[in-house]
Amino acid sequence: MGATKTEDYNEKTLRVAALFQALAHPARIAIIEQLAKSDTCQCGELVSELPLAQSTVSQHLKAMGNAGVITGTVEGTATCYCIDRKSIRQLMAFLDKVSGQLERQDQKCC
Amino acid sequence: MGATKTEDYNEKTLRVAALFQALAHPARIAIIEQLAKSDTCQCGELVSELPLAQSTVSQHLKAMGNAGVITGTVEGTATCYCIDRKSIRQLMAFLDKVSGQLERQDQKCC
DNA sequence: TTTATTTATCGCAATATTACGATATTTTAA
DNA sequence: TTAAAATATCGTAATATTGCGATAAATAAA
Repeated sequence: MGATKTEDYNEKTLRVAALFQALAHPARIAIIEQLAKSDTCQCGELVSELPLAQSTVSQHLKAMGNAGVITGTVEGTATCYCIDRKSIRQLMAFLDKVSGQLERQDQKCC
Repeated sequence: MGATKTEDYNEKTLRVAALFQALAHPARIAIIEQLAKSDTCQCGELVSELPLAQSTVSQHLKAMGNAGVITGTVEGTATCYCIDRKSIRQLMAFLDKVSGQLERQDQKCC
């Protein structure tokens, strides 16, 4: 088949999976690192930092925006992108919960 | 083309992306939630919790294992899976770093 | 208004992912 | 040894993702 089954998972699970998916590519990690590093929002500079064509970068940015990982603001002829902090918090909350549960487990195996 | 370019990213970026990719599916999030919730390692129970065929679940587990997100131990005729805590820590470290950098930014936009 | 600059979108090709059923493999139990 | 139970692997089909060049769209500058 090839299409992910989505109808049998709860909202939160789907949301977390979508966030992970939006970051599941080295170019997107590199984009996040750039956006986090620089004090001002990055626009065209992102393209020059990546080994990809402009259209490909634009595509990645769109996917990340759709998932709510970044936000884009048109600034004249440029578009400025920033990280959406809420999405980072949501991912951290998920991992924190998992981590806490793991600490409370008494190691029966592994 | 379709194949991700990997040769132009540094090791850490590739590693983080691979970890995110290993979790970029609702079934895998559900698997992690199960493994975190239960005190003992889960084996066949995982299949019954998911709306997928046994072979499909096995495939997901293999992918997660290859990325180092879980570890599997053969236990007689069953296989027991646990979360690899190191991978969770690595993801948290990445997000923590991003989060810290964001807090230190003076909001020029967004 | 025309031109340059920047980003987005379209169309396409190549590859990867997702999913399933069938079957192989492994270990335990009879 | 044979049968069962549990997982893994294989083969295959459908869909998604990745990437590029070409081109459209939008704004700024001349």
